[in-house]
Amino acid sequence: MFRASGGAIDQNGVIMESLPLVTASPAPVERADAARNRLRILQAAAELFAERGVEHVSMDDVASRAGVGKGTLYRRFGDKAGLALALLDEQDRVLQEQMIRGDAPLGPGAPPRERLYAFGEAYLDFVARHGQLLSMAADLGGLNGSPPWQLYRTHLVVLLSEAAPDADAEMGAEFFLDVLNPCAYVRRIDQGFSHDRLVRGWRQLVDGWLDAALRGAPAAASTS
Amino acid sequence: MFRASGGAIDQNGVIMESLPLVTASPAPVERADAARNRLRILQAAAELFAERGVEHVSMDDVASRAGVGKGTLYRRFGDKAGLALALLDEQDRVLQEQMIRGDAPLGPGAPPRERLYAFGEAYLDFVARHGQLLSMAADLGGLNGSPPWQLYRTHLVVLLSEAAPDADAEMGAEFFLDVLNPCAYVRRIDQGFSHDRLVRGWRQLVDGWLDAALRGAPAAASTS
DNA sequence: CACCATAGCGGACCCTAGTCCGGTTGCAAT
DNA sequence: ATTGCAACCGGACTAGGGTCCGCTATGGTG
Repeated sequence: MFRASGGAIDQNGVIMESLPLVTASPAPVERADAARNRLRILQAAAELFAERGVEHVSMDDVASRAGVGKGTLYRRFGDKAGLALALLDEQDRVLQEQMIRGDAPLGPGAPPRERLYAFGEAYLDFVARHGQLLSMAADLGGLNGSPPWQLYRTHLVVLLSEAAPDADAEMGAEFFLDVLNPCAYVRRIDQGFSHDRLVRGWRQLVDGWLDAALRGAPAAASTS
Repeated sequence: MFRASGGAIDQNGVIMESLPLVTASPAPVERADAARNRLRILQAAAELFAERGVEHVSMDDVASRAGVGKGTLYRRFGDKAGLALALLDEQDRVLQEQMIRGDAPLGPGAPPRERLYAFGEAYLDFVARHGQLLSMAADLGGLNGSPPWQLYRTHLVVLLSEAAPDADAEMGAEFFLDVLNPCAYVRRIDQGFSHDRLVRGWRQLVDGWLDAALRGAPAAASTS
């Protein structure tokens, strides 16, 4: 289920190895006991979350099932959100890979508008599959600003800039990520919105924003 | 600073009196001691929040400053978010009043698009003034679904339906409220976005969504 | 192989949100 | 005024997230 990530490892075990990594720091090799414990923790957490649902698992539970002290847990993962994000790391990488090097329209090659559609759909699927974990991380304030989140944000900024060079792409990305927020997704599903309806909403949002940007932005941007 | 609300009182002291109120329940008059304590609590909370900032005030602090047990606090306000919302109650009513009966373009009389612009600006101003309280309430999960929030949501649904009868107004309202979320506002301000920039973003979002809805919706709606 | 510096460990501890329940107080009807 | 009852009060208690710091195991070094 979980494999030790092969490359360089940062605090939370996220990303890193995909970058050139020419850092000056002398490759902080992970000690053997640390690695063992990390695996045990991830395993324990995955089991417990699967058994009782994310809501009903405390950090103490995870620590004791992993046979590890609480301090260890927090040393390796920072906080509960960090643990959740670490559990999603693999899946996150898959999505990132598809975005960056995968096939069009999610990957490069398609026009920006198509890639935006595809990104939203892929992300909403991702949220649909991992809603519990993601919305817990978001609730705890650990999602926004996390490395994967920053990558998604950058991706959106790039696509929006391509599609509408004169628009405020950063703000567009912010708004779009608000709308894709896992908590909001879960809330809406509970409220009776269908996944498809949310996807349609996303496409319409993208369409609207892009058209408004293409039409209105040149004038607005020149005045700012 | 705080006045006792004159009319009927619901659990959190929110809204109510603006409705016709033909309820069958025999007007649950508030007991004198209860009213006294409620005022003392609100006063104490307002003082403490002003002194140290919302983040650094615990419910125990509020209770002890108010000279009241913790149980009383929770009985009257439900939870910390409820307390925050109660503190904003007056301000909330003002905004609601302006939306419903105030001058155009925020109030009735202006075309829906203008009212949407105005609503966003008014709400963002509101958030700018009460960001701490609001984002705490939002963090705690007590904002979405609260009576004021529902009213704002309904307002948006109505305006969106008027402006684009065939579009998915409910979803639009959901998305728009995500974007106006106080936590997001505060985060962006901290990140260097100016208030004006956010307002411009809002207008562009509204423009885009409405145009996309007017253009694309009739076809899309007939197929759904 | 013996030693040492240090990353890593673990569980006692703190803080705060939220619950519970026995005692108290206000209100209305007699 | 008295009494019954319900709402109300308050503070002890629980639970869970997160911190701290003395101890230990690890892996490099002489």
